[in-house]
Amino acid sequence: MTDPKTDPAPEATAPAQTESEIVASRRAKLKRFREELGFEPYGQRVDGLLALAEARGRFSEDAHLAFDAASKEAKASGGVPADTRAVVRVAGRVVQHRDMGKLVFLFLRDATGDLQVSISKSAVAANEFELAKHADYGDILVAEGPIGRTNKGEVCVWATSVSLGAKSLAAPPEKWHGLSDPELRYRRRYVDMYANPETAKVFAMRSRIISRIRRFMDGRGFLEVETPVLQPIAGGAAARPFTTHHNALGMPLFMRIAPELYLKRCLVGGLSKVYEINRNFRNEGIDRSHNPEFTAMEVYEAFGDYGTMMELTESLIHEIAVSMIEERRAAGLRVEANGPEGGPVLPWGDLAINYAKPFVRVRFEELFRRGAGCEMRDFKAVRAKAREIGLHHEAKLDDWLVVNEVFEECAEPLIDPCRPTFVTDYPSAISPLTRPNRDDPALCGRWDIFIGGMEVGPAYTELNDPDIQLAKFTEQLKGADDEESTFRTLDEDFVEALRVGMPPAGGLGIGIDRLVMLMTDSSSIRDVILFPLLKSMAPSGSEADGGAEPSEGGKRA
RNA sequence: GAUUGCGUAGCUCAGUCGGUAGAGCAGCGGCCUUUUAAGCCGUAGGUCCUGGGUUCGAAUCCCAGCGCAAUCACCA
Repeated sequence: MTDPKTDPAPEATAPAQTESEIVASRRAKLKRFREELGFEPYGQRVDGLLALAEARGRFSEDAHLAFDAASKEAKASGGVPADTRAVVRVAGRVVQHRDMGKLVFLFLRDATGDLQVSISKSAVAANEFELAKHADYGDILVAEGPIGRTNKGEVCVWATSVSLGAKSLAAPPEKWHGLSDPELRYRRRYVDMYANPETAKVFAMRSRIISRIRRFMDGRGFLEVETPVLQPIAGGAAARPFTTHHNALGMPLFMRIAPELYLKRCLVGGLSKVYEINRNFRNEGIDRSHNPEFTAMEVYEAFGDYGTMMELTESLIHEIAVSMIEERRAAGLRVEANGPEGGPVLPWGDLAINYAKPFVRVRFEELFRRGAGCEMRDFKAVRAKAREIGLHHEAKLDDWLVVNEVFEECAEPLIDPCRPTFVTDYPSAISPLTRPNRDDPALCGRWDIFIGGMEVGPAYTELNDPDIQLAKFTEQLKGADDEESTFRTLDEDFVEALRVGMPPAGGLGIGIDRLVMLMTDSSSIRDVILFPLLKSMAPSGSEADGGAEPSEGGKRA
């Protein structure tokens, strides 16, 4: 359906039966702007532009009133009024257009906001007035003039010149409701971003959150590094990878599911404090908190442990949350600066999440006891509980996997979604990359942080014993089913790196998209990812059964 | 992958019991020098998601498919 618009139509303005009449009339207008009015519809560099919010900031009540008075006097005496109003040059997309005859009001919009431009026939050249009169919703205009006010009090640029930055050929969205169909908003994000200013605000906030994270990490002496996205072995997490292929090398490759094993190699090499803000790719289902590609931050600190990472995470998230007080006020989102215990309260959907320090800490074992009503090491009781809650495949699972399932079912719901919570000291058996505790090897140095019912990230006291690591990898591979074994391979080079010697370390992973969801009150991960993955639209003319699938796929039963 | 809901003009949405396809905005042609979703007069615009079926007759009922959303499953 968008095909006609994306086609690079030749300037011949072909009949284009499929093109809507709105597009056709805009094309005709483009021709007129160019040929009759002398404007180049795809314009030129413009220097000295002010952002619309900045231009609005130049408005002076005193200058406006003085000019107003001087104008009246000048009208009486026939002189020229003194004008001390600031002159601004601005550009933006037309989002409102009101033609009053010899006076045109229009609103321009940029990422900083909207600003009215008023164009009087008497104040601009004839071709410029025609341009303003016939400008379409979506066109990008440049205007210059003193900044003042209208009789109704609207701050505006009283244009002395108008020109065209770009002609929009596409049919615009509804000017009052904007784009509200979620599918259209995701597929045509470039429209969503200008039609719904909240969307652009969320992504501006996302950008600043990530900047702040970098500043925080850099300030603590961490080095940002970049490790491979294309990996011969996809390791570091339990997830299905995307597969790809290098032609010249004739080599199968995987898109990374985690940077972990490479970042640890950095520790081996002597970079003692590293982080990477990384895109990961996981070939799994899609829902409100999962996109096939997502952004995480992984952090490793030599001679730290999971406690080091807990302090870092708590400080980081608290600092970001505090910075959101102003951000959210500016964006018109709900926020409470001083909630209970002094923490900023950032509502997320129905939840009022309080980021006061310290965050809640609870041991896995304790939470398990409260949720399941039995000791997690009493496997008979745990299995009984598993059957009670309807875990049918319980008999096929190892003891600790049953513990994990019962925990997720019975204990995780006890976590207060309105308080960031560290669940600490997970069982070793379900944490293959984590060092078992000295005094209690059944447990290990791992925590997960939960906020708003979402798992935002784990941290570990990293395993650096090559022999134990090799044993754990090997055991994990034994459990792999047919499908898994096609992509799960033992990363021998990583084990070799551990043999060279990796310092003890704390490691951390934080889901950046989820953090941004919480900070910006977004209910879906798709609202914080600019261009989320959607299924391709079927080509409009194609037959439903087709049959001509790509040769490898298409076994559809 | 499963279940449920939705899909009508460029956009936002009505459409009753199965009986000629509707509105607002946007568009086009007019009028208007202070508008705030401007207003007034006139006008044009449809693969009712796609394909089958039932019926004298389908946007409406049935089946299949496609897309989106929510919930669940897998994962972070």
